[in-house]
Amino acid sequence: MELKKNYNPAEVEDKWYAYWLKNRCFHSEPDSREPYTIVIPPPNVTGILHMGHVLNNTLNDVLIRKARMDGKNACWVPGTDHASIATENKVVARLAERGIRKEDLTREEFLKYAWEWKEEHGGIILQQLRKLGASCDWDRTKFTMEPALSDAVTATFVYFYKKGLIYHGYRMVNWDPVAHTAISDDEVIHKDTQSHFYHLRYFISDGKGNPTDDFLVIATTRPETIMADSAICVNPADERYHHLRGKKVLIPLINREIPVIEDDYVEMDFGTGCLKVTPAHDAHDYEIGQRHNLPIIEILDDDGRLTADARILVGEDRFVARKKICKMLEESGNLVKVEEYTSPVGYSERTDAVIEPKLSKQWFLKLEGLAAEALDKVESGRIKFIPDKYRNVYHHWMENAHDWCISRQLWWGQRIPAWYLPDGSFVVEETAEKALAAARKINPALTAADLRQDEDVLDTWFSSWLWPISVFDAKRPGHPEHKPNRDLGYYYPTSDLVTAPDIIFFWVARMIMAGGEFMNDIPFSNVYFTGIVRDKLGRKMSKTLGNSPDPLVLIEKYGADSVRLGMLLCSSAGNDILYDESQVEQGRNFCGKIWNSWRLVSGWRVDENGRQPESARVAVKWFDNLLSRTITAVEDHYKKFRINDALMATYKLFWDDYCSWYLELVKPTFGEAIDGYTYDATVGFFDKLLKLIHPVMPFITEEIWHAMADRRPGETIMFERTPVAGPYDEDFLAGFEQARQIITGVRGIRAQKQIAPKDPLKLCLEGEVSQEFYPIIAKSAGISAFVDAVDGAAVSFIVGTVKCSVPLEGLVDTAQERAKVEAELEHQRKFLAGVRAKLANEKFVAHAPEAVVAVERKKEADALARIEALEASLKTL
RNA sequence: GGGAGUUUAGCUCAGCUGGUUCAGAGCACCUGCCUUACAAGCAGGGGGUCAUUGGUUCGAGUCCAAUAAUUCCCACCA
Repeated sequence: MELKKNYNPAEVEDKWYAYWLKNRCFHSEPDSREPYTIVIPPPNVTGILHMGHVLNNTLNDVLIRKARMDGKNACWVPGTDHASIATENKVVARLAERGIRKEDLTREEFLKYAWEWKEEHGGIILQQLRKLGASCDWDRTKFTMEPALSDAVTATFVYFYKKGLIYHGYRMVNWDPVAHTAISDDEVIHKDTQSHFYHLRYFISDGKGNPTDDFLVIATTRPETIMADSAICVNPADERYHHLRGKKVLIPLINREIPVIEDDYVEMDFGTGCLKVTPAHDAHDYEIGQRHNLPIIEILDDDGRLTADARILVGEDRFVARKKICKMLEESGNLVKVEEYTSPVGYSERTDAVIEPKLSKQWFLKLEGLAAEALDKVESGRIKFIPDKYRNVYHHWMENAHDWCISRQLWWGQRIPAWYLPDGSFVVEETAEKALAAARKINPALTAADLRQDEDVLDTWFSSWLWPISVFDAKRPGHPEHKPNRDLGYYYPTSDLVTAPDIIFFWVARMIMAGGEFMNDIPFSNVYFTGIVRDKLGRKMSKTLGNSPDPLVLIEKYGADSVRLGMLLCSSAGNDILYDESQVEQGRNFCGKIWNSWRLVSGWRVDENGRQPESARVAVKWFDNLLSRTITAVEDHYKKFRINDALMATYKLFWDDYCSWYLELVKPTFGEAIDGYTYDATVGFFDKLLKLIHPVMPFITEEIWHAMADRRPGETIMFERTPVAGPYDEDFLAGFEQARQIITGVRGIRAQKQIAPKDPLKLCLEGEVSQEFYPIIAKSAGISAFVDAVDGAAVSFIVGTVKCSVPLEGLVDTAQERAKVEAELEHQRKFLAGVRAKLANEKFVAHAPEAVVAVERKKEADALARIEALEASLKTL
């Protein structure tokens, strides 16, 4: 089939994707083959494709296509994540555009809007993945909030609650007094803010609530919270305050008595060494309060105004109160001094209001046991991290894992399955019916109307951590006694996970925990961490900077194959990727190269009975060997997840070796036909090369593979087998390499217009190149004279068909040659001494693995042989 | 402040147990070519004290220590 002059990816890509879908090429069912499974890191349901997705999904697709061609039953499960915070924010923003406020809606009304939005925009990203060529099994598409998966989440909550691992407790949240909502840590921006450091005098109590003359001084930036103080804390090692042990002090202005306590948290040389403890309004103070059983006194309301519990300045805004209380403290003589002070203060990303730490009731999952087990899975090597350095990060975090706060003050998500009884107690059950039944055991008079379900929803990660299980069998999580269905039994554990390192704790660690708890097995064997995609200047891709290209525009412009190649070219595992459009251009250029090389080969006239030229025979032999060697290397690279090394090896094999050398060597002279044997070999090589390239560039390889021969309907290169490496001859390949250098050398001499007739001969002599390669040197360099034999002082060579002989002298510069040999000899002797020293080391021989010692012995023998040869050649010079 | 990395050619990175894969790759650059597959190409070429300083060793990009620069994670200090 004749190819068009130019490759047009747009025409080809849609055609083949539709073809693959039509023939259900991506679909997988359990069978007798070995499974290779990947679950997609589910993108946000309302997300749109960005460069990070392109990188991640290209890598996933390369792995899955490679596995498919290796004959495995490859299954890539796609899906989306409900992403509660992000999606809810988007829905809220969209409603705001229409003039609707979330506060004015009921939960049901809001969720109706949210689902509408999801139906409209959810799945856009999955459509975009198709453009990229992702070979996902679309029949298996899942959504983390679809009924079955939501039930799994609820069941999991109930399971852990009944196991005693989930508890209801307090936690400091970041309260935004303007937006009237708690916001996540990520939404808090710390800014260095100019403020004051107030030194306040607290008098020691005489024990009856009256001040003595003695006092201590504390330093604070928030004097308006002194009314919420529960204690004064000093470091136990601080001798300055030992005399205050067991004493009480009086809060200025309100004269409430509070104890002096000791805790290591306090740093002696910061401030005065005395810390006022305000458990209700500072996260650290809360922890100290917990340790020392201090009362929690809240004096700020949801607007950030002082409450009646403050006893003074009631109703004042916290910042107004700060100014006023300073004046009052000054008047009462409690204000010692005020210093200028700059400290980081948290601001809300949304409203820019200063964040108020606020206590609120939340649900927690105890991680201690789960984390220890999950840590062991990685430490023991059952799960491998690529690159390995992330094991350290993982280790450090898992050792210090805090309990996981799993409740979120949102509506979009799985609602917490806890029902409160009128008396304030609660029951945890999978459904309202079961909850009522459980509640009636406590109080038989209760009706459904008496129960009130918890308003909060669960953290998105509380559903994501079940993903590798629930996509196959949603009944299993929460019910470890449930017998796995056929899919789960066959596909779990999955093979590899490709994801970004920033969610190693949020997601990767937790999937390992869930896997251990519900499957008693690892969720995947290997985790490949990609880097973060940055722009050319090393900046993170972001919407606000506008430095993130739209992948779809890139695909439109260059084709998906080019975008995929461009992305992979610069991505070694774990390193950040500095994206530049020139890499995609390189991908496009490679497409052009593949295309044109097939145009060349397919255009040849074949003479089945033609005689194969010697140069072609050698070229075929060479490329056959080289192909085997490269396939071996590529397989090794894939095994080690060195995807871009595998890619680069293939890229160079095709461009540098196949196109620039092989095709030039076998190319028939203009107007002549190619012999059948060489032609078949050439097409055979092309076929294998296409299969090697296919996992990276699926579309162009499919197109050309179909152009190469008449294929049966539904046939695809996707299901062809990865070419297998045969044995190869290193010496032969090395010989060819020498010949190649000679040719390059000759070309170099010509390029510099220093045409010296004897140079090629000299190069042949020096390179000790085998006669086998003379034909290719002749073809490539256009030299028709070759060394035939070296005999003492003369060299005989062949020019055309005539043999002649010239004296060696003049061809070789003896003195220079001698110096070279001597230098080499010295190097070899030194090397030999080193190797022998190593071998003489008893410890080395005793402890090193046998293979390593063998390598050293071989080095010794080789060096000896070389020295001998060099000494011999020195004599002849 | 605590922890973990990184530093090799103009750029992005390889370099596995210290030596015979020992200074590499791709891109960029320079020179010459519109040669009948491809100028998105072909042919040739230049370029690095392997961050600095010490140490271990017969031998150090490779191992150790310190310094400097830089990135990420955690905490952000009353």
